[in-house]
Amino acid sequence: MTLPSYDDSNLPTTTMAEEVNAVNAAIVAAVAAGDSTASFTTQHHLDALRIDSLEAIENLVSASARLKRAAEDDEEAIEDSVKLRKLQEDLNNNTNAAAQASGIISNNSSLNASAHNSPSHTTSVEVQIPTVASEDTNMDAPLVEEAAPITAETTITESTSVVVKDTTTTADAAARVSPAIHEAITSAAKTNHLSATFHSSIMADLERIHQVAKMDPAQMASFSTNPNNQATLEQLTSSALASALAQSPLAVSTLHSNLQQLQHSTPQPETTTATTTQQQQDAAVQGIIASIPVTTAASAVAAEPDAGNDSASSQDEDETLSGKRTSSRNMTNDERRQRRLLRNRVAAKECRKKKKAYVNELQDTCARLQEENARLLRENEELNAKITLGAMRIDENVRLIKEVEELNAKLTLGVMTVGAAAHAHAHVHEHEHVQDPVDVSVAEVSPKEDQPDVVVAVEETQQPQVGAQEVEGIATEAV
DNA sequence: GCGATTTAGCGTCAGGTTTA
DNA sequence: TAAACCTGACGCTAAATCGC
Repeated sequence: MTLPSYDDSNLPTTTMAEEVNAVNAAIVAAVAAGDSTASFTTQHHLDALRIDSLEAIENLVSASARLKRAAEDDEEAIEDSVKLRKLQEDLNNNTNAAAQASGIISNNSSLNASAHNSPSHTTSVEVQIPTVASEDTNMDAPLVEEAAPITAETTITESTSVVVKDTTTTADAAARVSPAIHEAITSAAKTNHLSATFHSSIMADLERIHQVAKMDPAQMASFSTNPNNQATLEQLTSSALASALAQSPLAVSTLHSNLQQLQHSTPQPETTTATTTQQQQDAAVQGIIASIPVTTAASAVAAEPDAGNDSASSQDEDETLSGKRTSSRNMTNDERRQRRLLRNRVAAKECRKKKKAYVNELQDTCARLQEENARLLRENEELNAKITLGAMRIDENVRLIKEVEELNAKLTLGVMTVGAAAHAHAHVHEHEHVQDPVDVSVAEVSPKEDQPDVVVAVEETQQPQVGAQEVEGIATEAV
């Protein structure tokens, strides 16, 4: 049986888009074949989207930066930014589909699929998905490695949407990736129309997860129990999914899977054993806070107001930071003072942060204006040069017109003089009975023949220097 | 290498402004 | 109107830089 397959191990220069398209085509071909088992092996770009290590994060940052540069070069990115934001919101409602599609594309691994025709014009594909069995919280260790395969049911409909049912987790977890979302983001990825705004949100999420990855296991545990941080991870999931979809519609499954593993690798507060784990984590957080100076500890609490909220002291701090005015009525003066100092520390930090951003903005504005000023100065110099050249041409034209008028005046005077001399000469010859009736010199300077030629020559050639010399010579000879 | 200087960040105070 | 907020000013500390 000839199987549709894809293997880019020998194509190091294949781009991500080409790789995605090739894998897409291979999967479609596998589905169309009906009963084939296709092999997909990717070696290059798709793996860059796995967030399972610091290196992978850096790769994703690099890829995102490339998209940012491409977006900055295209004004249409603004429209795509709005569209992608909406799609990002829609993705929040479809993340289960991507989550359950984990492992469809995995680096250095083969994907074996057996497809079957379905009476309802759908094709079911059994997929062996490599997954993560380890609960190790070491962020540097690969998450997808040496894992026991799990079985999932994948249904690919005629509209190319993917429905995945992970039989190892929840049977009702099947969800559908909207074809419109898939198509729109894929289209945006093909044209590299990702805006700087969208890029910024991705970068912010990546920075957060980067910080999480840098934490040690104890801090990681406390971090994951913070509701705010849980929300952060959710936001990361949505935007990172959008980013991944924009770059590689198929690799998003692996990305989301790894992100889930990142969350699941830490104790989950909503499980039955979460109470004990929560207490241990709170103790760890309190230990961390207690190990640092008082002022710094207060600052740390201010930075993460929800950390360690089981203790009474932290409740007070929470109230202190939450702006509850009624809580200060029962306080002593010293407590009020401590509360005020704490709040002022936080306010001062925010103020400095705001001021720094303002200064940076001013610097950017200054640099931009300087550049624009230099450009305008250059443009001004060019325009002044053009104006000067134009003025010079006007002066030259005036001078030429004046010179032509003078020449015409001289010529008129010369013709009149020659005419009078010829008339006198003819009169003398008539009285002295001269044999030759025609004087050659007079005939050569006849005004009927020479005057029009000279004037026309001056006017047509627009060469006043040459014309003036000719006219002056002729006039002199005539005189 | 070492002391002097610069820079960045922080905590605190004070005073004006905003809010409930 | 008290509490909260915002921000300039001051002093302190640690790290970076510079000059010898």
